[in-house]
Amino acid sequence: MTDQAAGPAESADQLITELADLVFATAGRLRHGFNSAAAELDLPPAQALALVNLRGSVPMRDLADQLSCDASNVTGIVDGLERRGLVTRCTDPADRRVKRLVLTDEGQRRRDVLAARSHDRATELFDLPDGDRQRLRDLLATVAGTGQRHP
Amino acid sequence: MTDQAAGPAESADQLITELADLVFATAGRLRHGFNSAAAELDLPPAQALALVNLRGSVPMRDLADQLSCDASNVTGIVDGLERRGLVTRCTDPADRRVKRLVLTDEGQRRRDVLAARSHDRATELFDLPDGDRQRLRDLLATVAGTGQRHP
DNA sequence: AGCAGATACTTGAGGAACTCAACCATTGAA
DNA sequence: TTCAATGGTTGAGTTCCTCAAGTATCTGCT
Repeated sequence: MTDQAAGPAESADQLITELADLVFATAGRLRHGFNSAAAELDLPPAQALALVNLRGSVPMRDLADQLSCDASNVTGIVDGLERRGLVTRCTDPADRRVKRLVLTDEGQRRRDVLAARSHDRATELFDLPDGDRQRLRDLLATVAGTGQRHP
Repeated sequence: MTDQAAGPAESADQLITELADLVFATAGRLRHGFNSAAAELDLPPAQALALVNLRGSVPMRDLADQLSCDASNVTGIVDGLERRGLVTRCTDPADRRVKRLVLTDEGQRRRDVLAARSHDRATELFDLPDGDRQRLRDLLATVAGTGQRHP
């Protein structure tokens, strides 16, 4: 047998590294799926990621927070999206400092396709019995600190 | 329908997106831990990642495979590690095309510290009862395709 | 009112990481 | 020997990102 498969005789340390590796591997697959879906739509990864985070009208600052990156970075990414005609900047009349991002029709369409395709790939990936999926969700939720299961 | 918080009445589709988000969030935390551990050792993320993948003497090609990236990319990363005196290139006498990467003493030391610190942060993150940790491992293992659990 | 300080965004410089195409050296086999 | 395949490097080019500085606008305080 391969020495990492089914042995209950593993240290807690080893279990931790295994967990970390698995999370990275899973995230890697997910990202790969997302990126190739993005590539099919001729979108660089970061622009695609920004696109799926847009709904309604979003101030650039908020987008920067969601992507947890510098504001000036968002400027560049949005420049790209605007160049492609997927989004427009509208200055908020209530506070003329902020620019609200609004999807164009094409942007809307592209976002939906992107979301659908990457969702499909994710569905393939999480091919588990339904109970296991919820179980996995619950475990990850506590790890991610996004809140307990039973409120 | 904009609401997505805590209802147990969620569609399978929603469960999938939730899973994807959670995996990304968890991986993000892990990476953040790793990156800041790397920064403390004055290492850029990619170089740090390469470093922890080195043990004994590894051909550059193998490293490229482990990192699943282009060979020329590895050249640049190893250039950085060599500049810092953490690794040396040795031409393999058996096949003079291949260069084997060998850690220097300092490289060894730095790698161990890095591994230890990022492991610590991972341990903090995966703060679960022991049974849950194994359960999580098993679920992720099937998802990551690293082998079925019940043969 | 008016000024000080915060906030939203942009610009520019700079760097890290990555890919691709072209290239050299070496190997292994027809 | 000759030729295709392999390991590695180089150089061009892109994307993504950060930091420092600058502009415009808003808010709080006096």
